[in-house]
Amino acid sequence: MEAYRGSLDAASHAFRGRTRRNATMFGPPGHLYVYFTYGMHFCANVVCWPEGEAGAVLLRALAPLSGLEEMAEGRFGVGAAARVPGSGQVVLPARKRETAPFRPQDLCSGPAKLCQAFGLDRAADGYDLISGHEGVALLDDGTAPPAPPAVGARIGLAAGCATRDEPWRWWIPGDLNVSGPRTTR
DNA sequence: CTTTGGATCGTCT
DNA sequence: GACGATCCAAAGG
Repeated sequence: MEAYRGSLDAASHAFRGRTRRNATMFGPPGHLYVYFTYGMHFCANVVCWPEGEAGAVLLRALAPLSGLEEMAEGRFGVGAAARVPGSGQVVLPARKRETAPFRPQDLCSGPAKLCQAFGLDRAADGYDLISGHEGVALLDDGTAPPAPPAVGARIGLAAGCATRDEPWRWWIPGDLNVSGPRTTR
């Protein structure tokens, strides 16, 4: 995950103030900020700072624990669930990545991948993750956080971005689902 | 293994 | 009108 620090952070969508796109980030914490990028991808954040301050955390990766068949469908299309081990007949797909062996770490190992796996798009922008009323909730399953977590610079920021090298990215050391470099550098 | 380019369009300048 | 909090596959070494 990566922290984006609103008006204090040149890399944040909220750096230059409120717009139609980033409005959710200026709202109350505990909501989902989903944005569209590169003409084809969605990425999801959890709003963290108080209303009006636009701090959020980008979800760069997740560990798929259940619902792997549904995630495979979201990622690779109808029929892909058959590739999940234990689900039955293997289909013969057109795309190369569908001919490769199924790997759970291909489902959520990236900010746009996890949105695809979870079916999150612009309709999910603003979801209340605390109430879960829209069908997506943020819960504590009791798993302890890594001690210590790995820390490093964020991914994909433009050269010349003032906050480019700030160590605001955290991940679980050694986890196969982590997207981007898995070593601190 | 690393590098490169294409896809594709909403958003903000 | 330029570019992006990306992903994938093909080409190159």
